[in-house]
Amino acid sequence: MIPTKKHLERYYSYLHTLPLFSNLSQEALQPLFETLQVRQFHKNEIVTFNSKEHSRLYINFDGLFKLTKIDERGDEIVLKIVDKKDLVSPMHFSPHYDVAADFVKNTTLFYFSQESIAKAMADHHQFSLNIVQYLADSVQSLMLSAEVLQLKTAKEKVGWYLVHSKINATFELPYSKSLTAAYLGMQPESFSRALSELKKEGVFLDNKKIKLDNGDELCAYCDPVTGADCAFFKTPDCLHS
Amino acid sequence: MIPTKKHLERYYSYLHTLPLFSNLSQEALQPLFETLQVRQFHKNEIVTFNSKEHSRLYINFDGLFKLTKIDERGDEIVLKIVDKKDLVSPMHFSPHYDVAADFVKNTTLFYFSQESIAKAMADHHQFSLNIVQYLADSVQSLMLSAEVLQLKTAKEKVGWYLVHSKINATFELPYSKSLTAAYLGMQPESFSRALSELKKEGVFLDNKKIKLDNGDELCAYCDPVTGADCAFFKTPDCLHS
DNA sequence: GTTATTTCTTGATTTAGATCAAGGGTTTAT
DNA sequence: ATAAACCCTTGATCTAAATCAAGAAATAAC
Repeated sequence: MIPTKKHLERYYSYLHTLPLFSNLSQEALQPLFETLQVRQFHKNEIVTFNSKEHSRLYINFDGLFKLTKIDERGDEIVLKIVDKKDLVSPMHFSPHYDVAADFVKNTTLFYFSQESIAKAMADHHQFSLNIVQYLADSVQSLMLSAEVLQLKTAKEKVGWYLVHSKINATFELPYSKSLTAAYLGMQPESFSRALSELKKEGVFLDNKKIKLDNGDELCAYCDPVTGADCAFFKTPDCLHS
Repeated sequence: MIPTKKHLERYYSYLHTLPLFSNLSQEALQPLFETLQVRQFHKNEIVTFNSKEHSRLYINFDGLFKLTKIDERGDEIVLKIVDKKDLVSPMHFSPHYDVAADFVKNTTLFYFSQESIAKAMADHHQFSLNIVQYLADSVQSLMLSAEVLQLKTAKEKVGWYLVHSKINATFELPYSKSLTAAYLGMQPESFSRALSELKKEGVFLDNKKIKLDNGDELCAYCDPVTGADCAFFKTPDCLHS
């Protein structure tokens, strides 16, 4: 799909707000932006991302999908939930690795070819640094997930996810319960039971809005990285201290 | 510890063999190498790697350790087993994230400060590319681990690990059974039971050496990335095809 | 506004792997 | 050579979460 000139203006200013392009001037980015491509995907569509056919860097402009792996039995793990402004870079996968992109909503992705990205990295050291930062964040987020998935009980996983969304966003569970459950490596039934356990502790969902009786009920489920963005962090009220 | 001149020569040629420094000339690397620092760690020592005090890039010159996270209950996950030539880069961690380095053997680590690395990246685009490659490999390896840990049964995990070491190395289980079990997120007892299941399928360990009755018994446990390095891959003998 | 479809909850049952416990091997230390 | 420490195995039991099953609630479709 070739975007119209009018759209392009809007797209460019949108791209400028992303961390991937931070500390780079409009002029520096122009040559890269001119290679921007756009593609739409439908809800429920499943696309295999591999480095052969998808040697690109994708940016989720609008919509929602999950990166998953499915085994022979049909069991699925959700590696990442890709929301607006999030990136996926199959160009960084090795030739034999692939993941499935499973579209939860109708989605519009921007993408740049590997060559465009490589050129921008060569031309602008800051862009290389931004790519490094993006990959480093991915590493850390995967390590945190591994920790949460392997060490925590069902209730702790849900509690953790709620602080996560409470702090990073707007006191709202951003996705459906079953998608969240899948991301946490558990069945929807277990998620539901964990929520009713948490209700006893004063935490409950009022139509996706997270409500707390007291205010600090979720602190016990927090992690230091998430907590660092929290107003309570390192005060006497915070259980981390 | 300040290395002697004689040692340095040996260290430099060792470093040159690492993928991190590939496609870079001796001269290009010299300024970076001159900032090399060396530190020894003892077996059973545990060090917290965080970006505050360890804003460095470590290279395992000799020895063995594991990167772990431990929770309040004392349960541990092994994020990575760091063998000779492997890298760890706490410099890429965010300020509130940390992992424990748990030394399995006496270990000698090389390291470069974040500033040295940053300077080398700025001076040599190829080095930035190598850093990107290292981080991309880390991402992929974490995604593969997530898949193995979440989707596979105990027997499948052990089978997978054996193909992994069979192909990448020398038909030998590289680490102790309990370390391997921990890496696979299971108890030593479960590892032991899984091995005896595999023995029924013609796979067994003869003092760490992997022995196969037929030769293809482990193919069922392989993954495409590992399989890509295998002689059977994509031949009629390979179950992936 | 009613029906249809999907999502969520609650209960009963099953199960894979953890835990507990004890004995056997193997390596390291003295 | 003997002891000590550690690692591994095997068996018995337990448990958290999965699975199975069936309504209830919420969303979407007509």
